[in-house]
This record gives sequence, C-alpha cells and structure tokens, in this order.
Amino acid sequence: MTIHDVARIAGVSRQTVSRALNDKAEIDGSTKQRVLDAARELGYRPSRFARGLVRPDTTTIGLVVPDLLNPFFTEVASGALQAARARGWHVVVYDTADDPEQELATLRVIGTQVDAVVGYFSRSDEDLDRLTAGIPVVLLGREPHTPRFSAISIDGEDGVREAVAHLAGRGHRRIGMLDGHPGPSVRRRWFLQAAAECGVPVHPGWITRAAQTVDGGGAALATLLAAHPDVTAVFAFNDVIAIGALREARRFGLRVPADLAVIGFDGLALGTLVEPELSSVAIDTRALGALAVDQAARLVTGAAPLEPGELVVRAALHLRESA
Amino acid sequence: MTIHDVARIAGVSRQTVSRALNDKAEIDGSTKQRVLDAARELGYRPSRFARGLVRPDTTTIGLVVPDLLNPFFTEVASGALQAARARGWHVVVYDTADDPEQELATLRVIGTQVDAVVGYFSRSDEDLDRLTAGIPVVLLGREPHTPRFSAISIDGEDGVREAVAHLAGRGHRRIGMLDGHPGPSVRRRWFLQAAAECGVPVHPGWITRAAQTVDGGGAALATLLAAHPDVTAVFAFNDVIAIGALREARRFGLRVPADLAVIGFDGLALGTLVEPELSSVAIDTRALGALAVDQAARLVTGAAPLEPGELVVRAALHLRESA
DNA sequence: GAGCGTCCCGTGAACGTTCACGGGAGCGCT
DNA sequence: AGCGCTCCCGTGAACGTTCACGGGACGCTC
Repeated sequence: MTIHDVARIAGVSRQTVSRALNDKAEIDGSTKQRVLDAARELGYRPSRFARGLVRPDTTTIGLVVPDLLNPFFTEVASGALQAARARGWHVVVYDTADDPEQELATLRVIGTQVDAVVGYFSRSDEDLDRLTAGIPVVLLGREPHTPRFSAISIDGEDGVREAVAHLAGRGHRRIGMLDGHPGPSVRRRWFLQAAAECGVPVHPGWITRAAQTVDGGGAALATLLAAHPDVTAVFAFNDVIAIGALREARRFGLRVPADLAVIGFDGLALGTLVEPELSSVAIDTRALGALAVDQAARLVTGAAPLEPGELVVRAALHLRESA
Repeated sequence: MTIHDVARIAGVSRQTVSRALNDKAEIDGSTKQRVLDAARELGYRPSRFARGLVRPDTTTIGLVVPDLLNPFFTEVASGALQAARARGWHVVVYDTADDPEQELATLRVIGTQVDAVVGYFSRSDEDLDRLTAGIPVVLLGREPHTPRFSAISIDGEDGVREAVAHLAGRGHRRIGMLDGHPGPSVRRRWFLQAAAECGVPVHPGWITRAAQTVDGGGAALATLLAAHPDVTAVFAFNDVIAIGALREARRFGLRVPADLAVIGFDGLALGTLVEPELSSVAIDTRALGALAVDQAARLVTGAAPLEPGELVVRAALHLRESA
C-alpha cells in the first residue's frame, strides 16, 4: 500500500498525492479532496522510513532505566520526556529490569535505532563504547572514565552535611547509614566526611548494606538494629531504602523521629505520602532527566555541549517529619 | 557519512561493507576487519530509515499516558514495556500531561511515526479515528463506540461487591464514595449496586467528586466529612485518591480503620507503603498494560485479534489494614 | 495575436540500505 | 586442457517518499 496505489486510484501522480497529504500548495481543491478520499479508502499511510530517509527531521533518543517502577527512575524519566517533547523529539523507553543481559540486548538494538542514548548502565565504558558505535551517550548515576561520554553528576556534599548537622544538632551521637552500594559509595564518603566535621564519630558497624528496594531498606534496618540497638538515627542511601526503614521501624514499635530519626536521599514525591513524612536530601529529579536530554540534544545537533561543571544537580536538605 | 564513504575508504563496494557490518558470509576475514576499521574510523552508523525501508523488521508502538508520575500509569507502562520487549518491539512513550492540546499534538505525530497506538485518550472517537489514520489503536480506560478500536476493560463488579460486603459485614451503614469522574462513573454504578445488594442505602450527598491526585483525594474527604461527619467508611475511585483520603484522615485526627475505613481501587504497590496499608479492589495493572500490547500485536501482525470478552482484567478485593 | 503570468500537474532524481544476481580467481579432479 | 566447485566481490535494482524542475492550459494586457 504505497503512494503509487493512491495515485493510481485517484488518477493522479505521486507528487500530487504528496501535495494533498502534506497540505502543500499548487493543488486544486477538488483534486485534493479526491486524493484524500482515495487515501482514506485504501487505508493508506506513508512509510515513516521512506519519509525519514528523504527528510530527516525526526530525531529519537533512547532512555534506559533499570526499573521504571522505582519511583526515582519514574521521576527522572518524566523529566526526560518533558524535555524531549519540548524539542519535538521521540523517546523510546527501555526497562532493563536490572539485568545485565537485558541491558546488553537493549544496547545492541539501541545503537542502530536512535540518535542518542540517555540512561543508567552497568556495563564498562569499553562495552558501552563498542555497542553504541559513535552516537552521543549521556550517562546517569555514574561517572565515565573517558571523555567519550557525558554524564550528569549529583553533588550532595552540602546537602548531606546539612542533614548530618541537623541530626547532630538534635543531639544524635550514634548515626547509622543504610548504604545502597557494595563498595564505599560517594554518598557514604559525604556522610563520613560530614560526620567527622560535626564531631560525630561513626562506628564502621553502623553502616549496613541495603538492597535498593523498600524491602531491602527494611531488612537492612533490622540488621543494623539487631547488631546496634543503640543507634538513634539513620541516613539512607536513597528514599526508597529510607521508606523501607520507616516501615520496619514501625513494625519494630519504634516511633519516628522520637526513637529513631530517618533521613533519605533524592527527595521523591513519595516521601510526602508516608507517615511520618520523610525528610530527605533532595535533588530535582525531573531536572536531572531534563538536563540529560538537554546535553544529548547539544551533542546531536552539534551545538556547544555543556561542560562537566554545568552537568551537576545539587542536593539540599528538605526537612519534614521523620527527622 | 554513508555506506559509500566507508566503501571508498576501505577500497571495497557497498555490498562488501554491508556484509562486514551485518556479519554475513561470503567475505574474507581480513577485508572484513579492514571495513570494520574504516567504519569505526569514520564514525559511520547505518541509517535506520534506509534499513527500515528495505528490511521492514522493526515495529514501534506508541504508548500514551496522561501522567507518568501517577503510579497507576507507571505500572501500566511497565507492563506494556515488558510485553513489547518480549516481542522485540520498541515503545515510544508520550506523556500528555492531562492536556487535550498536548494529546492532540501527540496524536498528530504518532499517526505517522508508529505502527500501533496504545493508551489513554480524552478526545472523541471521531477525532481519534481521523488522527490515527488507519493504524491499530487499543484504548485504555474507556470503551469505544465503534469497532474501529480495541479496548481493554476492567471488570470490578465482583471486586467492589466484595469490598462493600466486607464493610457492611463490619457494621458500616454510612459508606461514602470519592468518585474520580464528573458524571456517574462505572465504578460508582458498581458501588451503588453493591450497596443496594448489601442492604446499605447510599445517600447521594455521600458521593463526592475528587480530582485524581493525592491532594484531590484529601480535599474530597474533607468536603465529605464536613457535610456528613457521620460517614464511617469510604470507597475511593482509585488508590491515589484513597491515599489522599488516608492522609487527610490522619490530619483530621481520625484513626483508620477504627474511626474511618478506607478502600481504594487499583491495588497499587504504593498501597503497601502507606500507614495503614491500603485495602483495595485490586487489578493486575501490569497485566493490563501487557494485554493492551498483546492486542496491538495481534492487530499489527494480522493475527486473530482477541474478542472484547477476552480483553478484560478482573478486580478482586485485597484486604490490608485500612478496612 | 503575441507575450506574460498564474495555476496546476507530472517526471526524473535522490535519500541510504539490502537483495538478487553475475562473475572472476583459484584449486582440484578427470 | 577442460570442467566444476568454492570463495570472494561487485553491479543493478528495489524499497517509498520528497525535492527540483519542466511544462501545459488558461486568462489577461497591450
């Protein structure tokens, strides 16, 4: 079902059909109507490939997230979608389900189907470079080792310092942390540094590893409190973990913040729905996604890309009820 | 930067370049390497349009949601993404921000850029038909008036009956509803019918209109309780509204479920994070999204489409703490 | 009536890739 | 020497659309 068929049925040429369908001039009103009728009759619709080939005006970017159901990634995706829409761009969304294999499969197909890639990846820079074959890539959630990629980074140093200072000011002396990474994370470093500055020593055992889910946060708090029941406050790697901790504390019969103060990270909207409302070192998650798309846009169009120093989202403490 | 440039640099023909890049046979190992090197050197990447034109093997569907930040739509989208991935399909996601104008703009571009459309739309069947120009459309959240579209419907009749029966069994006699639609919604009809069957009369004033947000749910509960303080239970149009009601009840100093029982609709994962955990007439939201994509797949491939009777997701009461 | 302008419409080319086909070089066998 | 086979590689065509250009029909002006 091509433009030729429509032309044949309507008794005109390709070009006239094209004119009718694209609202161009140089066509008679009655002919146009006849062509339109023929097209509708045949159920004709133009091939996006043929059109894209001759008039390359549509750009598409790929957005890769590990888990769209995680509200953090939802918010980032939402910001990215909005920024893309502002440019009239399309966004193909891929959920890799936190699975390296699915991430690999996604990368394989993405390199050939989109004009730029934005998202969270677990594979090495070398793998990424090989699989994306020269298209712009904006990394989220991690720093690249090569200038081949852009990355949006989060500066939570001041925000975490605010948080720890606030806890210390309320008299907390035994502050634990529910870390979301196996190794020493950047956020852990911020935490330890802030604690040192505030004169609050942190026992290594007060730092517990948590899976990045609500249940993971709950389990980690249980582990922490079992080993160190005297901890009076916890700083969580992110809000999802913190919310798990909140729920676990409730099950433990602990009152928050009276018995246990909790501060998260990210500042998710979800934090205002739980009881008590979650205090958090907040970042503008939607701006994060939008910034990534902006940079991708600059890289695609050849405009001057933003410098690493401009690709930063700063965090600040949002105090609510949980601390 | 085309395949010709690579061919020229590598000193071979187009076809040989194509063979090297697509891992085909009939090519010498050393030439293949030479071509690959040239391609990498030039930063060449094949045009998806040209490839799609000659080998139409990639299908793309458009997923349209009014607000990706609404966890209900997030869950539906997640299910749709997974179903599409299982078929190797791409999903372009559009967030219309609940704005008819943005929906219109989305429809304009979608009709020409995807092979099928799945999602939530507010415009009339006629508008949709005109704008989607013959491609398969699967509607969510509403029934079409023409057989031109497929639709996934939700059967919550039994689930709502369970819910009302449960409330009645607990002695509730004044059960309100926070409706999410201006007119009489289907869910309201289920509610009224179930109440009648349980012998619990419903005063018209007990039904209050709520905007479909958390704040909207809270405001609606406040309105309801201000006019009818003797209501002891509420059934909400959906979980988002119910969670708003939960929060408002807390602010009112009402204990849930002792002073006020709350039952939502949808069964969102979010409902297990709030305090108390939300009882809900639950549907499998991810299956909903997946089912829509399945039907779209059948329509695109020309396979036998599912009958309306098969395009149904059934709801069932999930009792937790709030009722 | 010649010239000119406007209004329509059609034909060749191009976009970048893959498919189908043809063909040369080299080798082994009879 | 001739034949056939395998291994490579290249050329024309096709996919479906839009752009650039050319040209016929018609009306108006002098």
